[in-house]
Amino acid sequence: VPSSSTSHRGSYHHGNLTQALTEAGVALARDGGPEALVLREAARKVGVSATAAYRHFDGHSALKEAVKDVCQERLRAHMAATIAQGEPLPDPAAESLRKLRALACGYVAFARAEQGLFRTAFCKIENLQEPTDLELLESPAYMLLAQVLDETVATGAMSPQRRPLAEAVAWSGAHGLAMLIVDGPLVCFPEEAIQLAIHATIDVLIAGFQH
Amino acid sequence: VPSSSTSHRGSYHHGNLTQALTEAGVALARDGGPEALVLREAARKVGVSATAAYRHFDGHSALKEAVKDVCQERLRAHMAATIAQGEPLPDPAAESLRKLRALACGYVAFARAEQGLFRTAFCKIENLQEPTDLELLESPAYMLLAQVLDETVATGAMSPQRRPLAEAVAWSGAHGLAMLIVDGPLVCFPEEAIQLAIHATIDVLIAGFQH
DNA sequence: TGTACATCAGTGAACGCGCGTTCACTGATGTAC
DNA sequence: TGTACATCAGTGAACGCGCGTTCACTGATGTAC
Repeated sequence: VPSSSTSHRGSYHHGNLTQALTEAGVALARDGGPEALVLREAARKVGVSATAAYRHFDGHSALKEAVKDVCQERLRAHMAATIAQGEPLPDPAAESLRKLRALACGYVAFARAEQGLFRTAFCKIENLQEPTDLELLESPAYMLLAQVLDETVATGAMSPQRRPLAEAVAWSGAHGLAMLIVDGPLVCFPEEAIQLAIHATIDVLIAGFQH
Repeated sequence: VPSSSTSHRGSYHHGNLTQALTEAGVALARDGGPEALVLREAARKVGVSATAAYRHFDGHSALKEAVKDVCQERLRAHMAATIAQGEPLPDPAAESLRKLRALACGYVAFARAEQGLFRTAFCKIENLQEPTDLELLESPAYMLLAQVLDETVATGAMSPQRRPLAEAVAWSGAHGLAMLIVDGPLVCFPEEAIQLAIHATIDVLIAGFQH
């Protein structure tokens, strides 16, 4: 019966059940994806009755939403880390392309390393009203991408005429690649072919952005 | 209690229950995706006991597999139709690019029009051994794509150095686009932005293939 | 051509499972006086 | 500083649901002689 909470250990009141349940849910999603995110199981993991979860979440959907948020943030963090861990290049144009490349690699690498979390980050949540507007595009991951794309234009590494909707273009390439490798027909590719496919895709995208 | 079978109507023996159940399963997948593909419900639709399905399928997974195959074929057919319905161009290079473009458009259009079937075409099937080898790449859809890509190289519309793994590159772009639009963060985009995103993605891919 | 019988293709009841959720409840906490 | 009491945060039993699957069965079909 693990608990990462620092207070109220073993007492009747848990202390921070909201976070504990979310973390347990993330653990479930990690191996097993969104289908494995089961409210009762999360409660079991925390060592609490299933009913207790209803004090903190408005049912299963709400828990799923919280877990999904964590997964999205993890993805964003992994992309940012991939950018940060590379060696910056002196030439600004080359540097902006290095970042873009790192972004895509980080995206795909996260999907491969944490396929459960990745799939959860994009899972459907029932009974959720669509945000109708483009507010979703203010998500951190999207803004990170937009910022790097702006940089490629500013440094001349990307043709300005390609800039509109370039977020969707780049995202599509990385997302499709990740899905096909993780979940789709490319799963049976040998590792080296997968590596080649990843870099071929990124190369074509960048070449396309430049013309 | 509909049945598209032409023989044995109303009799104790159905005549072609295998196909009838598959069709019912496709109908379920069509609205509702793979999660909605329920063996008992398919049997109900056909007007037969759930047990009867076990005479024709080795359990739920086998039915799912059959339905998935149909979905993949529908997708391929839609892509082929999209190629065929366009006006052929006199210039061979332009014509090969037109086909490639049509292929991508058809892919995304199918995903949007038949999101349930599309998702089912790529769904996971449990208890299924991986085909280990690249046999899956002999699927009709893949061969159609490969053939068009060969044509773009032969006509000079695509740089030969881009040819290796170009299937994966093109497929990734189209697949990611489809997923993001149908299931992902782009669902809330207005229609016109979606159209722009589709064409921007295809344009970038083709521009990338040429350099 | 007729009949016995193996085989095929269905039936319907039942099982166990695990889920999300609700209910009436009780133990712990903290605040007013 | 002590105590009454409202409120908060848990419990555990139960519900209904629909699923995939199994069982013993029966009605229909077709083939051998």
